[in-house]
Amino acid sequence: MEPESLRRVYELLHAAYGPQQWWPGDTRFEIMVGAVLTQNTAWINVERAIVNLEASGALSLEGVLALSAEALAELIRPAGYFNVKARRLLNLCHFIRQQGGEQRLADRQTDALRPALLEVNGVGPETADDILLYAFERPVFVIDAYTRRIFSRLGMISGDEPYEHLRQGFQQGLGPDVALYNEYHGLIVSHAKQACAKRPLCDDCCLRGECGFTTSHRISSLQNRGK
DNA sequence: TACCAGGAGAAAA
DNA sequence: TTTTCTCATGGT
Repeated sequence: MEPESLRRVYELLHAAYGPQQWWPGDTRFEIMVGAVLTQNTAWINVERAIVNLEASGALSLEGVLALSAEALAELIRPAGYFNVKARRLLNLCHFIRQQGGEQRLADRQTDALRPALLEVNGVGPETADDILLYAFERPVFVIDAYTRRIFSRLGMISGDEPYEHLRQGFQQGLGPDVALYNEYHGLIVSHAKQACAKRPLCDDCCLRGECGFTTSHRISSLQNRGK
């Protein structure tokens, strides 16, 4: 990944959408919960699930661990895949407790923490990196479906590269910078959603350019908005 | 009614 | 080793 291109795209997105101040989550624990619940799911539905957890007093490590998988599944139902996600969330909470709590995790180096998170059943690369970047403020770039689609349409990647290949590419191109990664990912999500308000990322109109999402057209549009 | 969304893991080929 | 299938609600 060319550092100049990565910076250029960032500057255009930032000019168009402004500062993101992104990840919706008030506590480190809430961010970790959100990272699991948002798997293949729109954030609006994750918020409903988090509201349910909070309303029932379960939005804490011990609160979740006090619930059965069935009870937890019922609370997180709006986020979809609730049976699967209930097990994954419990796995993550058991892991946090086994490791001695959030602070003990925070004390660990990223090189040790990332593989440990990936050992948890239900925590894959994207979920682990969401947690590392947003909950533990580590310089780890998150590669999600939006990132693949936007940068492949920009012609900067093919889109089917392995996760690690892309993560390393972005990180080497941008240099280690937590605030930049945080903001960049937020901008990518904003752009993906706002570029086509009717149906985010729909191939039909986006590929035809009807929503202004396609590459050169979109970039020039961003440039104009940024002026 | 049909389609899709900010993944991950297990099963099948 | 790679590909396919499964999990599920809610909005358009």
